[in-house]
Amino acid sequence: MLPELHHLRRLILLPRHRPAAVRTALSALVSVSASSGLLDHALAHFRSLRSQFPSHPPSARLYNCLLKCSLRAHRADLVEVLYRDMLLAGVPPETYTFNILISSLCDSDRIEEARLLFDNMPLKNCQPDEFSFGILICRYCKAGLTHRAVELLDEMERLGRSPNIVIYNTLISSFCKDGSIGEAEKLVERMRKDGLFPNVVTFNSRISALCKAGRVLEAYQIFRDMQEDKVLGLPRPNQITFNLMLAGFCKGDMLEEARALVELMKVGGSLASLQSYNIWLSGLVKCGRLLEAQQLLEEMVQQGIEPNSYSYNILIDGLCKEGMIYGARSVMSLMKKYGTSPDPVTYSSLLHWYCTRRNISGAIKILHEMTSSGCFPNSFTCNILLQSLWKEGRILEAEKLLQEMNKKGYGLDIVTCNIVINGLCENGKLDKAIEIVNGMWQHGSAALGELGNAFLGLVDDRNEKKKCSPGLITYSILINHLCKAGRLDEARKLLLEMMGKNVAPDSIIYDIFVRGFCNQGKVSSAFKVLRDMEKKSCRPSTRTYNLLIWGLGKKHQIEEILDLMNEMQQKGIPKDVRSYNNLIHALCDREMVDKAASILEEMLHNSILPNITTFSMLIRAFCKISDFDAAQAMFHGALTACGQKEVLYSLMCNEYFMYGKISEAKEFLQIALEKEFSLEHFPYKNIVEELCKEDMIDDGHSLINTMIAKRYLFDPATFMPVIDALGKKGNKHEADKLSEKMMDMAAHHDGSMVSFSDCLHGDSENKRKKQKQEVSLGSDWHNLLHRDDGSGIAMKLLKRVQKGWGQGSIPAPRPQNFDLVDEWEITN
DNA sequence: CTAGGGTTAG
Repeated sequence: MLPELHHLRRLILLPRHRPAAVRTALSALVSVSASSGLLDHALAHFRSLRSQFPSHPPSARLYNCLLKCSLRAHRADLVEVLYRDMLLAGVPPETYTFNILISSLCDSDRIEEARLLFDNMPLKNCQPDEFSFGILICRYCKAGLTHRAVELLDEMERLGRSPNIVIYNTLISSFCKDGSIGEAEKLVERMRKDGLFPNVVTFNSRISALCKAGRVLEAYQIFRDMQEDKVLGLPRPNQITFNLMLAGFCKGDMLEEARALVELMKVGGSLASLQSYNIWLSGLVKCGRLLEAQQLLEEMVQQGIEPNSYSYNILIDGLCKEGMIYGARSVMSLMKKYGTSPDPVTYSSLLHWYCTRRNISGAIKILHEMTSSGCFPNSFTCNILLQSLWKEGRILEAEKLLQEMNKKGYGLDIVTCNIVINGLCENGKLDKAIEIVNGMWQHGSAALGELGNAFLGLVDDRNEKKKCSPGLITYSILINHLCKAGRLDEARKLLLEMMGKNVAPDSIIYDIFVRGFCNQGKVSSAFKVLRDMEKKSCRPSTRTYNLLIWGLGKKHQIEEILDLMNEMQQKGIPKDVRSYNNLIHALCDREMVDKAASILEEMLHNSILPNITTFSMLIRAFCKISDFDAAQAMFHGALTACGQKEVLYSLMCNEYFMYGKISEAKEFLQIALEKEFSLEHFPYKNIVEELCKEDMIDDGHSLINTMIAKRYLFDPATFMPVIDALGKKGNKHEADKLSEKMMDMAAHHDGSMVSFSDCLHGDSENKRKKQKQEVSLGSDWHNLLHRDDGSGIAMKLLKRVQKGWGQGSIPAPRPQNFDLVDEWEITN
């Protein structure tokens, strides 16, 4: 009934009541409303109080209550007004009052003013207390000014005041958060000397830091020690400890450990909070268990734990990332049905799906949907759009969006800067990008103003926190593009520069150099980078080694590749499908096809499933040496392992066509037509032409008829050889009929290879298909599950198929470019 | 009454 309470004011103010009673009643209304967060009501009552009883100042307690409420509502303006009123009314502020003021100033990024206030607190009634110190130390930490927080701690000790455990924990967790585990440990020592014992919060900070650094097993060790309470009297793990450990296992892809922990939590009754469920939900999603995640969501509802927007968003984002937009949509409907409104996170996830697919109209639709449901783009949303616009080369619109973001006061943070810098690099403005990054050290995001927009007004030196400085990703972008442009010396200079600025390189940045050197054929330099990584204790990854294998392959150094792969084995660096693909590529390049095929066996032995690239290379290699039986066997193996993929059929079709095997090529084309694949990558035109040349006009003719019957829209030139041949044979009637169809086709043909039905039937057929998918989440999820189930079976079948491969090879060169190197997009 | 540890999107 609280919101209704304010109607009482009129009754209270009736003249027949005693003034003292009215004052008491009004004060009560103010305090009740304020502590319930009803700021507007509280203020209205407060105004009545002040105007009715101007000579009776309210208590400091009442002011405090209002101040706290204003602070909660992030109304720094009100905080200031109320404080002035307090002074005006002659009410002396208390320490608590100052503490609220300090918090409020920090909230509006006025940390220096907060410090000033702290330093000038009247020593009489309100000396700074442990909260004053604690609040300021906390805010310094949050602003990234840890050194100033520590200075304040030192000052406390100088003043002979002993810091409490919360203050120590604040600092310890802050050090843990930026990875300074050593500093954190020093503080634990210091707090022990002060007679304070680390409590569960201290331990949680440590576990959190270890998990974040990928040292999950060490974290688990501590967790286990905490569970055995007899030992050193360590604090017992609480719900947060369990959550941290669970998140750690999930982050480290230790799904089974996570699952065991969840069971433990269930038994012990710790799997009770929404947050715990959300962590487990995101863990399942991260490990690709989307079906299980869906089941968990249902379980939550059954257990009476209402999923919140986090829960739904975790699932929706996961589905989008897996490409399952219909599944995501369906969860969004579920979300609405259960009374949770989609928020900017929900829409941003969907938007991202459309943007990565370069589906601009879809993206715009989402934006409309978003705004019409009262949700507005935030800086995440804008960054997604910004990146998309740069990718599309719509630079002017990107700049406009940037201006708009600036106007709306969205923080142009380091992510925004990185998007713009990457955009510039990809649009041939590498030097401009370098210039901007240099400027960023001075002006932060305002350096983007050098794009031509007047952003220099953004310079704000008061906030050390807000100034965004170039980081690891920023340098990775520049170095990557410098290497791609062959400017390795400059790249190396930038590496030194970043290390000088205390930005530590990671293995990805070293990989960029490895790739750069390999690209230039300087494999020995690339190896120097590898050894340098080892020296700098920056563990080379599978990717690093894959790049080196690729580099060696380019130089036909097969022996060296084999040595390197042995080294991987010894150093415990797992080989993946790309490692083997690079080796197979090198072998095929050296015309060692049988050896290449035998690598397949080794892969299977090591439980590494070959992918389409693996099979494609081998198929091409076998075709090249005219071992078409082996190529066929490979093809069937590929279908088993990878599924009925269009690329596999088009590859066979193209290969057979290239080697003059027209009727085989035709058969593959026919299968493609039956399966209603896109014909985009099939040489259908050449096949028809060739069939006519070889006096198989009927075959060509029937192919065309099938294509028409299946409502394909294809290159009208395909008709010509058939029409010509029919004409020559005197079949004028058929020739005319085809000419007519050709004209019809030409009228619709725009160079793209879409199915005819898409055009003629206004998408209705497609829509029906899509709706079918949309009805059940099931179909998408089923596919995903099927993929998991499928791989094992595929492996077994493959093992059967592979027998009989690899015999006989005739050397032949193989000029083909495959995408053998890992993608080089710099992403987080 | 006010400061510390855990979940979602770029």
